[in-house]
Amino acid sequence: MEKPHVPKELHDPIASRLGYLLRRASATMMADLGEALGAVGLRPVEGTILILVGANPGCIQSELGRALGIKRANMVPLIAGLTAQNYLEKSPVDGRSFALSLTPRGEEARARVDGIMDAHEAGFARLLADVDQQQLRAALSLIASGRD
Amino acid sequence: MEKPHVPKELHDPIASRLGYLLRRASATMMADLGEALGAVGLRPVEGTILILVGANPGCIQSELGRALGIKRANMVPLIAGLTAQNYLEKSPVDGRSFALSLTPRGEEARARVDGIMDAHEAGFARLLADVDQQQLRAALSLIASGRD
DNA sequence: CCTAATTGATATGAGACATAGCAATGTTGA
DNA sequence: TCAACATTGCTATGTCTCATATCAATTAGG
Repeated sequence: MEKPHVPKELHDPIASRLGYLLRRASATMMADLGEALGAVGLRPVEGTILILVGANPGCIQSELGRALGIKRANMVPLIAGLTAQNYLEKSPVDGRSFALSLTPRGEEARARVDGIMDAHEAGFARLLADVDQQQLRAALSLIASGRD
Repeated sequence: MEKPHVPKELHDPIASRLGYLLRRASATMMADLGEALGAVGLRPVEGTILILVGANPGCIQSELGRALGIKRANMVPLIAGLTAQNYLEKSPVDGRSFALSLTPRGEEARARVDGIMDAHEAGFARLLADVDQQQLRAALSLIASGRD
């Protein structure tokens, strides 16, 4: 008797792994946010930077990088891009660093990004009606700070 | 009076965003796991594949991809690599697909990966002593399944 | 039987990361 | 003061994950 190979649902012993669940959940949310931010023509990182500069006018590139866990080298093209598109302004504070601030266009974009992120979060919050979100956020913060 | 630019701790209005927390938490755990798996010379995806094949001998490449959310095109080099290193065996079941199984070397590696992942998870579980892990996992599953 | 779907594969590009090194500048402590 | 040292922005480069488009062979279904 031949065994035709029927499409199988695999037994998945890693679906219960915390790291794996985090990875998948993060990917889903990031994809959703990325799609939503398409309306402003910005990627999640870029939106995040606008929000952070908006809340910290005069901050410098390396401070942003530290706050976001992005290496100096990788901040360069991000800030350059946002500046070239007239979202950000740089003014020298040092011989080596620049105070960053939002241009009017940048502030407008920041506001839209903030609204989009609110709606994005609300959509997922609806899914998590039965979950203690305060505890969830606390747990994620703990994990993010690492076990050292 | 001059304002010297002192290293600042930025006010961070996005540190409370669920998506952002997920992203950071996931990055931290993945980095930790990646480091731990360095001892076997495997990356997290590869370890995951070994575990999944171990639990589902005879499964095929595209089933693995579906279970892990990895596109067919991206499975190709992964499976090819693990096969080339003699972790996996392919035997034809079809004119087009192959049943995958662990070689003895693959089974040995799978066991080590499993142990490493246990220790890895235990390390973070210690951090989350005050957290309802069952609820945490449920929440992450919900998020991963998306809001559609 | 013929159309549609599936499988593995190739090629290719985007994006998030990492490291190493460099020149200019700032900070320090002996 | 001034010689180490650290920081900043930057370039170059490489890896890894993920995406799309396309293909040929094979299989499944109406």
